Amino acid sequence: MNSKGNFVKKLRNSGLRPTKQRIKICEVLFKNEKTFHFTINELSKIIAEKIEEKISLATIYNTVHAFKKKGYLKEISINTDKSYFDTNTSHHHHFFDNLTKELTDLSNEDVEKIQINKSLPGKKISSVEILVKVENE
Amino acid sequence: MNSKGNFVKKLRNSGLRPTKQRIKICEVLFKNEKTFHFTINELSKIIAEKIEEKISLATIYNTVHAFKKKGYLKEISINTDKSYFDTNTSHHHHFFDNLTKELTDLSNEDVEKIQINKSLPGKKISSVEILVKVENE
DNA sequence: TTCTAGTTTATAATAATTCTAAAAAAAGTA
DNA sequence: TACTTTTTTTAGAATTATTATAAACTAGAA
Repeated sequence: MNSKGNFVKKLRNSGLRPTKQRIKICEVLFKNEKTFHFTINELSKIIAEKIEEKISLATIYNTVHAFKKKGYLKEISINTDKSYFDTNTSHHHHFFDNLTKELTDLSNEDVEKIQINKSLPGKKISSVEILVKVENE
Repeated sequence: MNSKGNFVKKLRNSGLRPTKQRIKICEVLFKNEKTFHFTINELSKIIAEKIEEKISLATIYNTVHAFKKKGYLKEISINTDKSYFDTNTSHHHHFFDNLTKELTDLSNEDVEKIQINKSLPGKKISSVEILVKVENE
């Protein structure tokens, strides 16, 4: 279980000043061990509900991007209308239900090794990401 | 080689009135057999250059979305900042170079069969899309 | 030719995100 | 502690991409 003190350390270690706002956002994002997906809009609603003092939208944007840069969050592009962030930063894949817009993790272990028989001249692969679109049976 | 007449037929067959604007956009998108990727912004620039009479931006949006709905175009979500469309509507995958923002097709045949050992209750897979991110060697 | 539904257009509206500049807070220093 | 510097936060403005609106136009049918 992550506590305030650990977040302060985490922030300081990555060169981010542990401000009140950043610590609060850490608590919302990283307190429970379960990872989850969110949009900026959803996050700002959660923060508005959970926290006594409001955090400005600009700060939420700044912080999410700072956390992404530091590798504490991953951005996922599923469809154009919504941009999701993921607190699970390990390499993994996703299921996406276009109807419900629901996003579910698909762990690396649940996918057989992917063999790609083509390469681009002068380029090497940095990651292989799978998006499995699902619909109702 | 696709000609104007074919586009008129194509449009009519799918219940879209073959208007001057739609035919012009067809010509830009489907005239040459090579498929390609574009953003709305790029498309509107191409149209502005190639065509004597201007087509309003709203019409370009409408038309691209109509074509997508009819299956003549596919939308690809690679990253948040740009939304790409693809004139290659067959099932295939992509390479993406985050540095140059270059998008390259990866055909289905160049990927070994993907085995996913997890399923979501009540859902079935409708598609499996791979995004291979590349960087300079 | 006339009529009608579908389409295009300019413009306004909306939404998401970034920018800006001033105020506030954190860290460093004496 | 008090002072200084640097970073961060903030509200609101600016920007950008996209969608909505309503009037003018057009393709196709009668």
